[in-house]
Formats: sequence, structure tokens, C-alpha cells
Amino acid sequence: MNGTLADQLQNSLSTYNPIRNGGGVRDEGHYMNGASVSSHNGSMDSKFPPSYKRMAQRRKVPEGELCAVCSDLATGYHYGVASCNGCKTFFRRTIVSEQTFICQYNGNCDVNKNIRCACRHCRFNKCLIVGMDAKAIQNDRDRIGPTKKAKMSSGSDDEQAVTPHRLQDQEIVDQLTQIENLCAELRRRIIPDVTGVTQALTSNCMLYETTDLDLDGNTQFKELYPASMNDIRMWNIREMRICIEWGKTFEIYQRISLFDQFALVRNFAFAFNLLNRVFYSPDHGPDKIVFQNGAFIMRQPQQQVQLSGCRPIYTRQMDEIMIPFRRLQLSIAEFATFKAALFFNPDALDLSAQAKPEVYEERNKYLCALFTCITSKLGMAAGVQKYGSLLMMTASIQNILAQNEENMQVMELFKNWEVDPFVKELCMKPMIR
Amino acid sequence: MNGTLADQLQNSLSTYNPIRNGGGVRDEGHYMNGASVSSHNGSMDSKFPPSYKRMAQRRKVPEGELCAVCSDLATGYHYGVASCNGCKTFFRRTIVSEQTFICQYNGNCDVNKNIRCACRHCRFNKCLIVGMDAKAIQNDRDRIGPTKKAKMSSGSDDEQAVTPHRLQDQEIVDQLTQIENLCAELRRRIIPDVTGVTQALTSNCMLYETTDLDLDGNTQFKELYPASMNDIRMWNIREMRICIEWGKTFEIYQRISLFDQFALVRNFAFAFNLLNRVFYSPDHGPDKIVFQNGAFIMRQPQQQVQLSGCRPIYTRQMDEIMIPFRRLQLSIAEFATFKAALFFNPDALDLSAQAKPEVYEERNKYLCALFTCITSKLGMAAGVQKYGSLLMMTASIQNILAQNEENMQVMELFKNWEVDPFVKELCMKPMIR
DNA sequence: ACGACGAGGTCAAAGGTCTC
DNA sequence: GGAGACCTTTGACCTCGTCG
Repeated sequence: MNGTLADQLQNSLSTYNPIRNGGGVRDEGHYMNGASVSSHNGSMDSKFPPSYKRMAQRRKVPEGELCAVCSDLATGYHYGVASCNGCKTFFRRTIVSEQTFICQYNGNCDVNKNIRCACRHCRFNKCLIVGMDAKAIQNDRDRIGPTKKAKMSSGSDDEQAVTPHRLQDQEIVDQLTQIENLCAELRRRIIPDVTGVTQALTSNCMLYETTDLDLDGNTQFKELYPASMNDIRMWNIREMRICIEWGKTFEIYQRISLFDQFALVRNFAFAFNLLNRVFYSPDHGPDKIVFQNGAFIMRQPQQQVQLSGCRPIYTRQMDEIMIPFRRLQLSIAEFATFKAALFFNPDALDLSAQAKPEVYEERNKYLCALFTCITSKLGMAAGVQKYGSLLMMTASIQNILAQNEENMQVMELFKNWEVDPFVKELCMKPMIR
Repeated sequence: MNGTLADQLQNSLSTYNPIRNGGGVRDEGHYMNGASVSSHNGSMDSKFPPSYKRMAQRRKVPEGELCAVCSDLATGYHYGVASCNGCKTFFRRTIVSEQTFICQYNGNCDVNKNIRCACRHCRFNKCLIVGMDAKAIQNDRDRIGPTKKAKMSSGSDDEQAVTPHRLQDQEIVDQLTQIENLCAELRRRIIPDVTGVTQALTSNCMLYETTDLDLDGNTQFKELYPASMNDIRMWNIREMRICIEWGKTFEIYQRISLFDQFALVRNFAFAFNLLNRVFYSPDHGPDKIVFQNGAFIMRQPQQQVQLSGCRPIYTRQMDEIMIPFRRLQLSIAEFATFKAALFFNPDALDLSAQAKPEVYEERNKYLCALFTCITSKLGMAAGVQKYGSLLMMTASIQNILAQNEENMQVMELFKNWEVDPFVKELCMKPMIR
């Protein structure tokens, strides 16, 4: 799930379950698939020949062994872990019934014999952390002893229905996170030119073949230096292009009309740009937005970026977006899901009436996924606040966008800086309203 | 709980409750065989001495067994004693809440089915005497969530319970709802003039003495008619005044500096105005915002409210606020709490750095209350969406406010309509930025 | 064959929820 | 605000299939 969890996993495995370590893993043909979470299984497998494992597998749970989850007396090894009857049954029930729990507190409740029922989220979490293996759950009890044959026939395992789709939200978040990483990759590459937004929208998505593109030297970090207008222009265009590629990864986005695609992306592109800029800005204090290549924007107006009527926008980006983001300690997964929820805005200007309900539902999907993602780490109490605070940031974002648009109008009007045609096509609403 | 009781307890335990103690061997037979249960069991209980009963400890309470406390029909063995549902729950509640009762008579009241509620002291005493075991009371478990409601509403997935601070949240919501009603009352009254915002902020809150004020005939509904500029102006000023009175009802608001009070109210007053306008607009279709006195604004630009550059604002108010509000079916309580969360905006322009954290916490308070309020009605799945959709409306609100401010600047610039001095002081940021 | 182990199943009795 | 009917969850104990 996240780094901390993985660390805990490593620790807890050796702490809670040393017997299994020494005694070897269960019969490999049974339920252990190499895909298991724990890496220590892998090392075991490589150390001992199968025969050892079989012999050791029969080993009784030592007298007085405690449940790795709740420290009650263990009744045996269940789902790969020394555990008590209660935790064993609890784990199976949770998996089978596809339940999802949310911690009412902060997601780090104690789990022990006396209070193990107090928080089901944290109890289940602990089950996973100590290594209980959901794949050991047999969903079909009526199987007819095919064990021997199955082992003989092939080493390849057909694992159908291995993952119950109870973690639908988690899957959504995971996928968005993956796409987010692809975007990061594309951000380093030379993005081929297009004639305009329409061509960008209708061409194949570049995110799945980023490695075909050459690295762009301009995006590589060399040193910190004050951003020039060219830097700002380059990053603006770059993010806008990435935004379109990102949008095209959504299945629903491909289904709606080009007109609606345009409406959504025009509504969101600059927010995408802005959000990525501040979220991925390395932390050099609250007064600097730093681009990937080292160019930075300071709070104090610089020579390089002074334009009439366009000054206060960066201060606001720092105060109302960058600093709150840092305070909220958003993970990349949360950030990615948040952007998806923003993108599918049913109130986007010019969005057709037919598309609205569909977009609304899509947004709901990401809102729920975001909520699940946040509360699974923080629990209910803090999660509701974080989710709420994050969503209320939309106000600031919108505000800054409005101001930015105004600035662009001013620029256009006074011609003191020519806006890139692609950016103009993507971001600026026509003057006539 | 006292000496005598302890003695009695000892006795009663050996008399009434030999079964539960000791880990006797289980019944040989197949206990799940429903057909044999009652007859087998019944005969056992009557035939065999107590020590044998322990073998049957897992069996159902015999047919017709009576509650050892009140002689009602027993529903099973609870806390070691055959007892009815009432006495079981009564015993747990008493232990958990650590209540102490005092007998009004002589401490030897009869306890039976009909009068078991007459004396809680004697009922609890009886519970102990017959051997109910306080050690069998467990720690608090995780919340389960709605039971009956879940079936009734949309058959969505797992409904998890809401925060443990439920009651506290409910209180917050209730209080806000009350204030909301007071505002509605004030809205109908003649509000005394003030010299300016500062005077309004520093005077006593009028909401608690609305009945001292005379009714304002201009606010009473007579008939529907197109709003004049005077109507709009009147309602603007009125809502701004109410906003200040409303703000003063918050304890924290009274504590912060006048400067910060000004910052918060300036940031929010027009939103307050706008939100109340559309929320309380009687539903005359999606194309009309109707004031309380019958004046209405149409989507199509009217003669009366045509101002250069100021047209599209009402369309947006309808499309992005009024219609979504109706779609979300906000209750007054939810609406009131939402406004409180908006009001305490830590990113409000000009808010002092000291006040920010406090305001942030205050907002969190209302966010949690809002979430509780919504999910307690809709359950988790739908609640998360509604909460999320509502909070994302802040973007539209902010957008419209920005546009409104722009309009006001235009008005001010072209002097085609004089903005009321009070409104100007409250809403307009200085031109210099 | 047989006993140990750990899958899943069972159900009384815990606790929680909801309507008076 | 408490009582108690009703609902959900828990876990000790059970059976069964599979190994050594």
C-alpha cells in the first residue's frame, strides 16, 4: 500500500512469525503462490529444498505461541500465520464477505486480546501486516481432492478469482497512480508537436509509449536558477500537452463527443498545470515554486516575470495551493485521484447536457475512491477533515484560475507577452460571452 | 458492589451457575442437529444434576426456561445466567455506564416481569444475586452501522458507522439550524441602520431579539413579479446585514480581532447572500430565482437588470448553485452547516497568520459535523458522494463571486449603478492589489 | 490406516441499533 | 432518556479433506 506499511510488514514478519521462517513455508502446491506479499517467503523458497519444507510444515504450533494479530493464545497456523481462533475467523469472514472497514480514529489503533473488537479496520490491517494470506482462503469448499494431480500436471497456476473485487476503490486509485507515474515519465521527454488541440485529442495516447520518445535535456535538473519567461512558457505548454494525454487514458473520456472532451479539458487544463507545478515542486521553503529543471519562481516579483497586472498570482499559488498541499501531506495516490475528481466536472462550461450525468457519476467514482484512499490511512475522524479540506481547496484553485484567465486576457489585450497558440486555444474562453 | 452483595454473589454463583464454569467436555452428539435439540436438552436439564449441565453449555436455553432475574421468558444464557433480553441489556448498560442506583424503599423490592422497571437498584441487585458476571462484559466493539435502514435504502455496499463524536456533531448541527431559523426571522424584519461595517460588527447580535423588531412589509410575499433593481439592492443589503449578525453568533468569531472579523466576513458576505438567495428561493423551475417577497430574476436578461458586462451571472447562479442544490436535496441543517464551514476559511484574504490555525480548526469542526449529518441520513456510500459534491461546489461559488466582484468593479467604473456604501465596504476589495 | 493440522461451518451469546 | 425487541458480529467448537 504505502512505504510505511511495507516496512511494518517486513518487521512484523520476522517479529511475529519466526517459526514459519525457521520451519519453512507450507507445501508450495497448496495455496502459496509466489505472488504473495511477503518477500521473506521467496528467500525461504530459495534456501531450502522442497522436502525440508514439507517436513517442517507439519510442525505443531509451539506451546504458548501467541496470535500474531492480537496476542491471544494461538490455536495454530491460519492463513500462514500463528493466530487465535477469533482472528482466523475474522480474517476469513472479512475476505469472504468483501467488507471494507474504516477506522473511527486515526488508523493506528492497538490490536490486542482485550480490545481486538474495537476497531475492525485496524484489526484487519494487522492481519495483513503480519502476513495473513487472502489467497489461502478457499472459496469453494466442495473441491474434490485434486491436489496431487494438480501438482503433477503443471507448475503454472491458474488463479481465477484470486483477488476479490472488494477493493474496487483501491484499484481505481492504483490505476490512477500508475498513470501519474507515466505522466512523470512523459514530462521528461520531448513531446512531438501538434497542429492544435483537436489533433492532440484525436491522436493515440502517448503515455503508454513514453520510452519511444527521447529525453528532453531542457527538463533535466542542473542547478537552481530564477525562471525566465521561456521556462514558464515551456512548462505551461508541456503540462497542457500532458494534460491531454492524461485525459485520454480515461475510458469514459474516449466515449464522449469531441466537443465535450474539449469542454472538459479546457475547463481543467490550467488547473492540471498549476496543481502539478506546485505539488511536484521540490520543497525549497514556502516562497519558491521550483520546476523540475531547477528554474524557480519566487514570491517576490522578479524582473523576469513582471507583467502589468499579472503579479499576485504566484503568491496565491504558494499560499493557497502549495502550502496547504504540504500541510495536508497528500500522497501521490491521493493527488492523482483528486485531479481525476476535478477533471470530471459536470459544471464545466459548455459541457453538453447529455454528458453531464455521466460526468457526474464519474466524478462520484473518484470522490469515493479518494475518500477510501484517505480514510484507509487516517481513519474516519482525520480522514473526513482531510477529504473536506482538500475538496474545499477547489475554491482557491478556481479563484486562481479565474485570476489567471484575467491575466491572460490582459496579456492578450496589451500584447506584452504573446501567449502560445496551443495554450491560447486550450485555456482561453472566447471574449464574447 | 457492597459486602453483603459479594457474599450473596458467591453463593449464587455456585447455586445458579455451575454450568459456565469449568471447561467440561462437549456434548458428544451433533449439536447442530436442530430436530433433537429441544427434546434432548429438555430431558437432560430435568434429569441430570447441575454438573452434567456443563456438557450442554453450548445448547440453547431449554424451552420455556424463565429469566432468573424477572421470570420473563429467557432468551438464552446471558452473563452466565438464563435471562431475558431486557435483563441482559439492563445489566450490560448498568455496568458499562457505571451507574449506581439507590432504592427508594427498603432495598428488597420484588423484581418480576411486570414491575422489573420499578426499582433499578433492586433489579441490578437481583442480577448480581442470581450470578450475572460482570467479567463477561466485553470492551466496546466497533460500530456496526445502520441495520434496518440499510435494507430500505439503495442496496449499496457496506454501511459503516459514523464517527464516535456523533452526538457532539449533532449538537453543532442543531445549534446552527436554530441560528438559521433566527436568521429567517430577522430576514422579515426592519433592520436598523448602521453607520458602517465596524458598527455592525461591534454592536450586540440582533438575532436573539428579532421579535423586538417590526416586520418589514417589503419582505412579505404578495405576488410574483420581475425584480427591480431596488429589489435586488434591498435584498443584497439585507443579506449582508444578516450575515454579520449571523457571524457574531459564533463564539470563536467574537474572540478574534476586529481585523480578522472583517477579513472573514468580507470573504464570505457575498457568498452568504448568494447561497441564501438560491437556497431559499421557492422552486419555480430552473429558470427563476425568486425572492421572499415575490420578486424574481429570470434566466433571460430582463430590462430591469441589464447592466453592461453583468449579464451572465444569474445564469451561472442558477446552473451552478441553485440547480445543484436542488439535485443534492440539501436539508436546512446541512445547508446551515455548510455555510459555517465556508465562513471559517483559513485562506481568507487578509486573515492574520495567528488566526489561521484557529479558523482552520473551526472549519474542521463544521466539516465533521456536516459529514456526520449527511451520512447519518444517507449512509456511507451515498454520503461520501453528497459531502464531496457539496464541497466541490465551493469552486463554482468562488467562481461566481469572482465574476460578481468583477461586475461590481465594472459598475463602479462606469457608474451605471451606484453600489450601496455598506455593500461596497463589505464586499469590494480595494483596487490596488 | 490414522492422527494431526488447518481449511470451512455452526450457533449461542456477546454487542449494537432502533423504535417506542 | 431508558427499555427491550431485533439485528449483526464474535469465537469456541465442530466436521472434513489432506497430508506424512
